[in-house]
Amino acid sequence: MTAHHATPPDRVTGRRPPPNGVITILDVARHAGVAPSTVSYALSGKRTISAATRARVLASIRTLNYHPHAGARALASNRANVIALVLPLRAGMHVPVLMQFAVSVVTTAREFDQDVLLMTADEGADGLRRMDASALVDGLILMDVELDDARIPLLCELDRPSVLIGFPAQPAGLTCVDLDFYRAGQVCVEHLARLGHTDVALIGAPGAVYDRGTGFARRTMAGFLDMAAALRMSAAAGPCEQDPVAVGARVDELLARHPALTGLVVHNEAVVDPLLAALVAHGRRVPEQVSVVAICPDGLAHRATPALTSVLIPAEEVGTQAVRLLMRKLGGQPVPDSSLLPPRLTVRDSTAPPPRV
Amino acid sequence: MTAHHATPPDRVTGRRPPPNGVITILDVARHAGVAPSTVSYALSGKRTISAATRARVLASIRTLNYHPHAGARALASNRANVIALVLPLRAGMHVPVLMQFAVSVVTTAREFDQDVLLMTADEGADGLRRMDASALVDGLILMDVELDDARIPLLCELDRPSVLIGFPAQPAGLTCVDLDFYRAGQVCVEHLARLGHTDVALIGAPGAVYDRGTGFARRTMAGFLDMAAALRMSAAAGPCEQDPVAVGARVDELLARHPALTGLVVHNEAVVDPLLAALVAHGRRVPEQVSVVAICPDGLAHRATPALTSVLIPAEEVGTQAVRLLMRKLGGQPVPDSSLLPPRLTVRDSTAPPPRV
DNA sequence: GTGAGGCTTCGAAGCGCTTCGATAGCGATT
DNA sequence: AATCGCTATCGAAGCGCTTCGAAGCCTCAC
Repeated sequence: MTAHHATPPDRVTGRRPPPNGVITILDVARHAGVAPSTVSYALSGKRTISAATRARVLASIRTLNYHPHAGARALASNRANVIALVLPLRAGMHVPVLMQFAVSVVTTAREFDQDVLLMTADEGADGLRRMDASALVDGLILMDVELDDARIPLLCELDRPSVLIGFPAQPAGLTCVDLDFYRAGQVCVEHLARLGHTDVALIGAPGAVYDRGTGFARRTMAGFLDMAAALRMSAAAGPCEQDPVAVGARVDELLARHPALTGLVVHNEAVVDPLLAALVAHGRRVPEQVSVVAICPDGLAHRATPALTSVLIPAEEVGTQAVRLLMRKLGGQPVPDSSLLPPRLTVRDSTAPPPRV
Repeated sequence: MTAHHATPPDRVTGRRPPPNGVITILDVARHAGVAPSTVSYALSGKRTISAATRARVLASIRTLNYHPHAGARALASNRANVIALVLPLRAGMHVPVLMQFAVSVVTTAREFDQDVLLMTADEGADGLRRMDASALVDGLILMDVELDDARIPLLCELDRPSVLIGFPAQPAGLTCVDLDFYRAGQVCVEHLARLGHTDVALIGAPGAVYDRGTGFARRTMAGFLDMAAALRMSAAAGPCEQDPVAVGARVDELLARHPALTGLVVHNEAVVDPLLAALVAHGRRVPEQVSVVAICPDGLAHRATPALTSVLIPAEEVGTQAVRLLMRKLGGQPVPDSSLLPPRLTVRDSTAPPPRV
C-alpha cells in the first residue's frame, strides 16, 4: 500500500497542490525554494537560518498546513516527542485528583511539544519494557507511587528517564514530586493548636491505602502525630472507609472514646460530606463545637457546608512540575532528586477556637 | 547523535551481543539466520512462513528481547498502532465515569496491540488536525460528545476514522456508541409505574450540562417524560446543581409543589448522597415513603444507604465497544452507524410500592 | 525428463525526517 | 589580489521497518 513511486512533482508548475494526501518536508522545501534540510533546521533551530529564509519557510509551512510525520521524526532523531503517563488505578484513590494530575501533565507536555501516552498499570513490567524498547516514548511519569513500589527496580534498568508523582520509601536516585504530606499533617495540627485545641483526631484514607504502603497517606499521619506529640496534644489517628455508614461508626467511636475531642483533620475526599453529616447527626456543630480541617481539592472544601478550612492538593502544580523535571532530564540537565511542594492552608468557616468548658 | 556508522557487525562471530543498545530486526534476522523481511513476515503474518522458521524467529525475538521500533514501523507501514482518546473536561461531568471509559479504552486497545494517546480538548481543532497530519495516531475516540459538537465537522475532514462516545444531534455518517439513555429514562419510569407510583420526578444533571446540549442528559429526560406521559403519570423534571444546599432546596421545592410525589429518578452522581440525606431530613423514608431510582455506576448505588435500585452506566462495555468499532474501521470493515447499549435496571432496596393513602 | 505451479524465503527500495560534512558567498584581513 | 573566517545553505546518508518482485527449491503431471 506504500506509495513506492509517488506521483512525481509537476515539473511545469513546480509543485503539486495536494500531492497525494500527505505533505512532506520535500513539498515545503520546494514551495519555499530551499533544501529539505533547511526546512528542518528552520523548524528545529539546531543551525542558524537567516531570518528571511526562516520566514519564507514558515510561511510555506503554514500555507501547506505541514505537520512533520511523527514516525519519521522519531526514527531519524531518536526522539518520539511523546511521554508516557503510567496510571495505576487502585481502590481508594480519589479519581478526580488523579484526573487533575493527568490533565495537568497533558497540558504542560503540550507546552513542550510533547504528547502523552496513557498506560494503565495492568500491563505491568512488560508494558514498561515495551515502552522502553519500542522507543514509543522518550520518558515516563509514574503516578500513585507506593512506598515499596514494584515498578521501581525495573525503572532503573530502563534507558529512559522518569519522574515519579509520589514518594517511595527509597527515593535515592529517583526524581520525585509531590505535596509535602508530612508537613501538611503538621500544618493542620498547628492550625488547630493555634486556635486552642488540645484534643484532635485524624480521619484518614481507607485501610487498603495504608496497607499497601501508599506514601502520602502514611506521611500525613506521621506529620499529624509528630506535631501533635511535639505540642503535647492528645491525638488519635486511623483509616476510614468510604461508605457513609462506616463514617458514622467512626465518628461514634471517636466521640465516645475522646469526649474532649474538638479538632478533626480529614484526609479522605470521599468522606468529607458524610463526616459533616455525621457530626450534624450527633448534634455537634461545626465550627462551634468541633473544628474540621480537610486535606482535599479546593472545590470540595469550598462547596461543603460550612466551607472547610483546608490544605489543597496542588495537583496542577505537581503535574506541571513532573513534566518540567522530565524535560530537563531528557535534555540532559541536572534535576533535584526530590521536589516537595509546601502545603498551604486556607482558612474558611470550619475552624474556630474550641468551646469553653 | 545518530550512529551514522554504527559499529559493523562482528564478521568473525557473525553477531554483536548487545549491539549498541538497540536491538533491531537485523539483529533478530542474523540470530535466527534469516532475512529481515522474513522476521517481519513472521511477525505480521502477512505472508506465510513455515512453522519451523517462524518458531526459530520467535525464539530469537524472545532471547534478544526484541521490540520493533515504533517510529520505524509507523513510517514504513503507515500505521502507528496508536489511537487518540480525546477527553474534554467540562464542568458537571462525573470524573470517575470518564475515567472508567478511559481505562476500558486503554485496556481494550492493548488487546489489539494499540497504544492510547491522551488528548484534552483544549487544543481544539488544531490538536485534531495535528494528530491527523502528523500520523501520530491511526484513529480517534472522542468522549463526552455534545448534541451540536463543534468538533464534528472537522472530524469529517480528517482522513482518520473516529468513534464517538455519546450521540450528537446529527449522528448520520458518524460512528457513535453509548448507553441508550432515552430508554434508560423510560425504564426507570416503567419500574416505578409497575410498583404503582403515579407521581414522579427526575433530578437531573447540573444546568450547565443541559445548556451546552449534552445528549445523554437531555435524552434521559425525554425518555423519562415521554414514558411518564404514555403511562399518564404526573411527572416533573429539572436540573440540579451539585452542592448539598442546592439539593436540599430542590427537594424542598419538589415536595412542596408535588405533595403526592412518591417516585424519584436521579441522574446525577454527585447528588445521590445529598439527596438521600435531604429526604431523611424531610422525614421521608426510602423506600417506604419515597422510592428512588438512580442512573449511576454500580459502586455508588451499592454503597448508598439504602442500596439504590439503579441503571448503571456500562462504561467498560462502551469503551470496549468504541475500540472494537474503531479497529473495524481501521481494517476497512463496515460498522454500524450507531450502537446504543440497552439499559439494565438492577432492583435494590430503594424502591417499593408507594404508601397507601 | 522437463515444465508448470506452489511454497518459502531473499534482496532491495523506499517511507519522511534529521544530521553531518561540504560548499558557496562575502566582507575582512594580509 | 589572494586568503581567511564566517554564515547560510545544500546534498546525501541513514534511522529501522515493511513490502514488492523475484528467485530457489520441490513436487507432480504430462
